[in-house]
Amino acid sequence: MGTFRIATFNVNSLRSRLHIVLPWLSRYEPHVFSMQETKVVDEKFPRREFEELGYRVFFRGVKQHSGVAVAVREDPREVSFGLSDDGPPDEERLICLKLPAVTIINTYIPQGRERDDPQFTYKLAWFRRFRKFLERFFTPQEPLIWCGDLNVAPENIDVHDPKRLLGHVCFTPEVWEVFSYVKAWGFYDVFRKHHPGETGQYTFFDYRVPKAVERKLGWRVDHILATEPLLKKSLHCTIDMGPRLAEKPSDHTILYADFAL
DNA sequence: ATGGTAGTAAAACTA
Repeated sequence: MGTFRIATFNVNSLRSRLHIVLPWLSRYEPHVFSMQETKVVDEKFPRREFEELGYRVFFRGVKQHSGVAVAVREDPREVSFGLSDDGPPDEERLICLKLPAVTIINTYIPQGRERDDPQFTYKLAWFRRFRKFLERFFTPQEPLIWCGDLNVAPENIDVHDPKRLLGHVCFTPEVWEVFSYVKAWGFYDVFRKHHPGETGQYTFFDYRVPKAVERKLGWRVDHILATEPLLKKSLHCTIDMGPRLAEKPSDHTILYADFAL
């Protein structure tokens, strides 16, 4: 099918970010566009705007927070939401699209608040539940992409100040451990394949930090991971800073990758 | 050591 482009973007309210999302789709023409923190209930989702650009769009949202969506240029064979186990379904945190050539899993992983907060325990459990989800429904030999805001910066080079940030809920050994446990099922970091050891590459810059972008005070917490058969076919993986520098920016950037499929 | 900003939505809560 040629080049297959997939992008992921934590929009921090989709309706407030359409001025970034829609022109980006027109310019970059990704096959798949994954969104997190849409912050919109399904009845108010801006479906028409995506359809006018030639995308079908699938989404699940709740009031105020979270919410995931995927826009795609072809009809999926199947769409599902949530972790499908005995725990809270969290349909507004996981959307899975089976396309003819590849399956896309887009997640907004719980942030965790503080390490002594029950939400942090929930976050760690979420990763373990996600590995069970993988074991139950997929194999590492099939073409699978896991992308989204994973709320983990995996290595020292993925944050601007590893000493000071050590112990943050997105940068602490307990989270590295469960993230490694999920990756060990069969996922590889597509960005790191193309940028080994490269520093200063971030996808998130906190609004609350003054001049965070120009001072390079970022985190790499948004990811595109792929199973081995797809990793081999990846052509590049790139962070587009545009969305973080735009008028009314999101606090996240857009991460995108191309695959030769 | 705290607070800084932005979003939703109408006072806090989330990140």
